[in-house]
Amino acid sequence: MSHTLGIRQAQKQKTRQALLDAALRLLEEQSLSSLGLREVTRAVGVAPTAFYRHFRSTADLGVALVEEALGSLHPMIRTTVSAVDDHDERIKRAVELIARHVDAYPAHVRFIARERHGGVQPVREAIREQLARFTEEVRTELAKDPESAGWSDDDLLMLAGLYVDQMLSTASLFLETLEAPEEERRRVERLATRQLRLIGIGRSHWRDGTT
Amino acid sequence: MSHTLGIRQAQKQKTRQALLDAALRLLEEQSLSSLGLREVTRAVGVAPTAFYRHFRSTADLGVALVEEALGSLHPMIRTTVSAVDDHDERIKRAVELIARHVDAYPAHVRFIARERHGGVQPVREAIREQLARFTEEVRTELAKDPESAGWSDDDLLMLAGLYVDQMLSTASLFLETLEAPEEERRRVERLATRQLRLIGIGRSHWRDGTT
DNA sequence: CCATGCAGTTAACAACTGTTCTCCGTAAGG
DNA sequence: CCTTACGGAGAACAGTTGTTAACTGCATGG
Repeated sequence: MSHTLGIRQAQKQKTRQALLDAALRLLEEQSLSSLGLREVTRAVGVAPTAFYRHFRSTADLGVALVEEALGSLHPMIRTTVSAVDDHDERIKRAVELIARHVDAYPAHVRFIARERHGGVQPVREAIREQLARFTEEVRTELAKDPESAGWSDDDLLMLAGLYVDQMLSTASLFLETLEAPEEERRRVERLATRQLRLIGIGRSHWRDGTT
Repeated sequence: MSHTLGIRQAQKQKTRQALLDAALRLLEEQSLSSLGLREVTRAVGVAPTAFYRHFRSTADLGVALVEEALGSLHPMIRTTVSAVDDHDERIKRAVELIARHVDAYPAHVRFIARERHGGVQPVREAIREQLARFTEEVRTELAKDPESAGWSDDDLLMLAGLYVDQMLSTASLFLETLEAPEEERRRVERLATRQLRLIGIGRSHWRDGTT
């Protein structure tokens, strides 16, 4: 349907992306609520007023960044949580996947971790929404597992929330090891693996007390 | 040893505390990295230059706020994690304790959640340090429990980290229910309780596979 | 009682911010 | 081909920021 999209709109999206990229880089050392619009345009090499052609405010830009950081991540979740059925293998792959994602998009991960509880309400909301989607998707995937027999929807959501929180916590830890020795990374990898394993054990004995 | 501390230093600590209080209030709607020194002094009703008599910068003030928010919390941790030996009772008390703390000091909790991954490095460091202390204290307390027989120090630290993360996550959820209907608070209470219970179950079966 | 030290004030600085209005060049669409 | 629409530039605005300097009043310690 979309035919090559004229040179006009192409250039527009190009500068829009440049603004997003520059903002993301600047946000590695500050929070969104202190990011100035002039600061961003200066980094791109464009007039301050050009900013308004793309975003109403820096908060608006932040919401767009949330979409960029988390929007394309949903397919990966599904395939990972329900990959193989050997427990330890699944955990190992999940941890490796997180590690690789942090390696590939450190600025995005940092942005999400920072602004999840940050000072800009619309951005917090956008992140909360995306994470709620993740949690819902994880629950759906967990429900398919035969191990979830006898689980209430509520309990599955509880477990899914635990997994999503753990995912974020692990990503944040990997972020701190980016400029640290390889040994530190290994340590975090082992820590995250064992925490996931413990949660998995709790999961498999959850219904033990019930008839 | 400290004899009533002269009227001079008393007044100084009074304005210092006023600066901290004003900053904490302003930080409910923004991040530390966007908090201006003039903004704080204006809120207190004092000249901008007076700020320098107490803090070198707003980052410095932030570190002081971390101390205020977390410094006095350590004794509470110890007594809670090792209170009664009925599992469900212990969990119930822990969740209630968190809820009450969020009720009593919402701004402090918000500040910690926000700046833990925030844009000001010295503050992140200070929070990380305090949380590491918490984790260490929880581990020490867990080690006393007979249920920890056969656990390595490393595994105990892993479990303690899980508990501390869960504590923060729960506090953050309670924060969002502050202006929400009572029903929401109940929901979070139940969620946190079941998540802690699942972790507890995982804990009690952790050593099952080992000889 | 008097000299010192220090919390807080006042004034001024250059630099920066978000936003508005006016303008320009040019791709797009008839 | 010619008009329109639009991405971007430029200049100017009032207001804000952090930081410096020189000051004032008063509690403090000898």
